[in-house]
Amino acid sequence: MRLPAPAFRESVAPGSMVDVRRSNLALVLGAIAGSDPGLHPTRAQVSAATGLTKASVSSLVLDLLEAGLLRELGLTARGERGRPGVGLALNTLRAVMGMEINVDYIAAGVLDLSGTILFKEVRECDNRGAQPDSVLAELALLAARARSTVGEQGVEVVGGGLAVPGLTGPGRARILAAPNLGWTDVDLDLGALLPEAPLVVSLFNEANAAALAELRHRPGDDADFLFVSGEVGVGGGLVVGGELFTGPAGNAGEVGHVVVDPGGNRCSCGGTGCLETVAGQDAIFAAAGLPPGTGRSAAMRSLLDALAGGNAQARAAVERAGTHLGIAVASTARVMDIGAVVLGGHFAVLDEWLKGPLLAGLARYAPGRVADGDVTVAAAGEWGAVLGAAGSALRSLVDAPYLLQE
Amino acid sequence: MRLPAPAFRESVAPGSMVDVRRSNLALVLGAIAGSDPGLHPTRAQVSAATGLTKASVSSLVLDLLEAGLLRELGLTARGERGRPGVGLALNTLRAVMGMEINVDYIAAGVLDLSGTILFKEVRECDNRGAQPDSVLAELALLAARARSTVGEQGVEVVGGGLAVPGLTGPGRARILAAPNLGWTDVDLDLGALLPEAPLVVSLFNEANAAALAELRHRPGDDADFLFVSGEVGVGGGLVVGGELFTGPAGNAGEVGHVVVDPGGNRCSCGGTGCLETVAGQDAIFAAAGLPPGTGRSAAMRSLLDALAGGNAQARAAVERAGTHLGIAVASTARVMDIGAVVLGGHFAVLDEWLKGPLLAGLARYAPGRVADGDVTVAAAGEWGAVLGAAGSALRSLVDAPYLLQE
DNA sequence: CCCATATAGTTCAGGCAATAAACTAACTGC
DNA sequence: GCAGTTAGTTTATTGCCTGAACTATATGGG
Repeated sequence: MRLPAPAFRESVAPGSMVDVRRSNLALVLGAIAGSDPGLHPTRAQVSAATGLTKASVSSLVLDLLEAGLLRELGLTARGERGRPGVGLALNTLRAVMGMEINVDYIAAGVLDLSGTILFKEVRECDNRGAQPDSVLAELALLAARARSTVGEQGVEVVGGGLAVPGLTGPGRARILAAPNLGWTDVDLDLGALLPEAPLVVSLFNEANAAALAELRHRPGDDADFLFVSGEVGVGGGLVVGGELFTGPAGNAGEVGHVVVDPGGNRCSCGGTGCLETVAGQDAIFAAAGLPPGTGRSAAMRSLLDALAGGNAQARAAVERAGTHLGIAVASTARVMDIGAVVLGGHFAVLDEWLKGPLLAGLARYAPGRVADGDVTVAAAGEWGAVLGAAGSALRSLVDAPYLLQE
Repeated sequence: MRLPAPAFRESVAPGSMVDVRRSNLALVLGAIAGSDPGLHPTRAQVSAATGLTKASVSSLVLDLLEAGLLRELGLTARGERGRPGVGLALNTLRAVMGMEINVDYIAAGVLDLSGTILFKEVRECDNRGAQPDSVLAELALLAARARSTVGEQGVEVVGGGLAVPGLTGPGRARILAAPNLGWTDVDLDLGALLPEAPLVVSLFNEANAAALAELRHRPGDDADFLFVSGEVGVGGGLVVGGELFTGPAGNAGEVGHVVVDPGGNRCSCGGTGCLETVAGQDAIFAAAGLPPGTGRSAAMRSLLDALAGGNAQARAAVERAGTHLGIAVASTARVMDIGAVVLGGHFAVLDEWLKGPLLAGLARYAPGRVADGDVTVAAAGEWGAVLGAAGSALRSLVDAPYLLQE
């Protein structure tokens, strides 16, 4: 059984026994959440996995059952010697919602506490330059529909997360800048998305959320990787020790603005020669001699067709993007001491043509640091941001189950 | 009174009341360590600052006194109404030692728990290609001398840290690679440096240690900055939220190997166009048309003379280094979301000529991110690594005072 | 000089959380 | 049906923090 995330919370406040209780509630819940799917651990197994005594586990499990976070299954291990234990599982009648606002769509998805997807819906719409309030209202409608749909099966949504393509913070309810939406300094009323949900809705950068989704698909606890997502811009998310690294103000991971070509073009961020100016969607299309697409799937298809058809200009454009991606990853890998890369967005779609140049770039600029097998394609696909935002709410809940007590 | 660093330790082990005790011991000790120098807080003030009751503080302080971490001063606040309190201070008869092995010297320094420097000594010697064991033995002699010197005043050294110019880990007692020493995969017997000291000696990268020293000189608790140190190579240390960011394997912050010139020269690390190939000492001297120095002070003086004398080639070399340093810092700032830079090593010495090009580079490659006033020169100077290594031991002690109990 | 007032620090009963050990519960296998 | 085995609960104990009462030590006014 996998041991769960760190238990004791950092604090400058005096510690007392309620902290011990909270820490151990998280420890128990984490042990159950992290057990292999399908294997529903018993109190005795949780006791062995966590090091807590059976008595303590019993008491903690009781609290978690009362909080509605766990449920008891039937007796397990029939056929073995001795009294069979009672299997414990996360309560699948509790759920979290992931939401996303992007350039040309809004989306919502509901995951139950075990991580099963209960609901998924996208609404295509053009949000470029749209009023934040109206987009948020639209999303609230979508969220309400999602909630009532799962509600019919008795599932309660207790919290969620929202992913947006831009810089967030401070205070986790504000978009500082979302250039592709044309939004600047927008305060969001996140509470309106899930009215009366017991937990707050938190805000994420889209690439950070997608990185979190990737984290759930990784084996092991101490994942370390750089997630790089190719979109109109180039986003990134850093996962260090199984945690999203957000930096002091919450906007770490902006790999798209690592300088890869000091003598290069001006970037939308005001800088020069950023990765985005070479490997962003518009840059690749321009270099490939293709018109920039409005709906991203259609445009991407034309690029893929060109590549498959042996179009030299298209191949050169992607190769150039790959090499420069290699430079950015090499620099980031050295600064962050990270040795694995996950490709998302169009980088995932272009994997076949991109990976060679990327590995060549890595070999040239940071030899011996990122092995071939350490460059992988995002598992979560297009739903990464939604699933990551939801998954993050899931994880906060597992790490702080006391929030749902009483 | 400043509140101290986070108290509750992260843990995957069951929490119990001893964790509460340890956390609160650290809270109390941290409050006293973090109080303004000269102001020795009383139990009542500690109680107010931490939120612990007077009863708890009394009990915790008693433990800390018995562990030899605190001492009581005379009565304070005479002249005020009411019973005067007893001032508490860190026990200045306990101390930690910072040590450094570098290319052309070894050094040791002793700090008492209040941070006062009690002893400082450098021994010049050429460690290039020397046997690690013999260098360590030499350092152990220096450490022993330091210990007996402060010992004569009744000061006991309880722990320490060692800084080395190379990559460390895993396990914090191993040098993976120290190119300028010619060392690879060296296991260090750190215990031999401070025999019978109750706390272990920890190992740091030199630039990381210097970054920690810088942290002590910063006002406020939540410092975030990138420390960049120019030596033969270019080292770096990342401080995020008042903590050294070490990355998954302990070697984050290697700003020297950020790619700043994709078409540039081969680096000693095997990469291409790393910052080090432009802004390392050898690179600057070569570009300036000066012979690479053996003793660094002498060589640096000739460069400074050339700069002051208006030598155009020397100025161009430093300007080039500054601009490219700007590129590396711009990339790092975006990835790590950091907005302040501290210059150390020869970057500090060359500040006058370097800062202009550096700021210009930052303005070009990451506009609006690092303000002019956010680029500062290291306060700790040449002793940064030693002071940082010692300071880190100090901090571990304040964060985990229970280690010295019994 | 004495006493009111104010603040510092200690003592003590109470509550809570984890532990260990004893106990009850439920199943297998002979 | 009973021994053996494992699951989970009950109970006594320990340790730590809290709040309130208490002691200690100062100032200052009459």
